[in-house]
Amino acid sequence: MSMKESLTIGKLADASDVNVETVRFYERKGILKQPKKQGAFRYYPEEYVTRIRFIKRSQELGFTLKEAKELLDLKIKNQSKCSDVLSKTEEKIQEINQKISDLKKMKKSLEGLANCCVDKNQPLSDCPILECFISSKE
Amino acid sequence: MSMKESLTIGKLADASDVNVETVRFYERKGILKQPKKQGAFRYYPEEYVTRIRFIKRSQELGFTLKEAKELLDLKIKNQSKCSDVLSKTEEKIQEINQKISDLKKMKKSLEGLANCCVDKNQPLSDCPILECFISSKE
DNA sequence: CTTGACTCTGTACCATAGTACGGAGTGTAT
DNA sequence: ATACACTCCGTACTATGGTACAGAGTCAAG
Repeated sequence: MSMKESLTIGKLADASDVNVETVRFYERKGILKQPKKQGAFRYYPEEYVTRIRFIKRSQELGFTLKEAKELLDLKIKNQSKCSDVLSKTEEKIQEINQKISDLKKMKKSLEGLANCCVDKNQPLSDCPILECFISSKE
Repeated sequence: MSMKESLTIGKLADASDVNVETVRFYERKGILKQPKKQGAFRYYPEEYVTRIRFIKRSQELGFTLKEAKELLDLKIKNQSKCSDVLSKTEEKIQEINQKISDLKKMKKSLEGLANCCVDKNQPLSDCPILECFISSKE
């Protein structure tokens, strides 16, 4: 069978840089929906590679699997009403803004720390990394 | 005893918005160092509140506990040689830059999605959230 | 038409990051 | 000086996000 654009689970896993078991795990958890089977095996459209990479990177950015799924669903459930999607989208944008803002604060602190180091073997007691989230509580 | 600036574990946990058990867990794992005990109880300087909040927020930004500790240590081990700290710091700055960049791509995709929604009940098939990390692989 | 690599389902196991709890000891407010 | 909330330590349990089999079935290349 194997028409072009169709990957077995092993090929998909390789291309997505995850374990085969991870793909099956995501299916069991409903994070990825199981594709139509041709015969006994799963065959995946190429698009699934992008989905899985998206999920992995979302996790690295501090979203849980559940949240990654929500983000994915914003795109995938494209038959759903726009208005249903809109508030979720804007909520996620706010989360992302806060993450970006906090990462920038963290970065600034680290740059301060690095600057302390540029000149001397001086002690670092004045570098304020700990203070970076003090005012970022919502 | 309880001089000002000294918190019991319960007060610390409340102020840091975590569970008492979490504080003890962090100590067992070496994420936080156990403070001097006055008698049988731990007494913490106020500063620990900031530390714990820093750890929690770092996790939400996609760092593991171990990485959060590394970030904390950059500040806390201020008697260590600057040069030891510098390369670690710059490595972390690079990680943060990549996170910020990917979050911005994600945000842009979501904004595209939101814009699709502004006008109509139209289908969302053209919003490119999935594509946002395609070129961000290192 | 067989052989070997791959896939199937199911279950068990793992690491990380906590959370809960029992039973004993401590601190302090009245 | 005693009650009672809080703390101690140790151990066991939980949730999340996977990983690792075992044993059977399947696909397709030669």
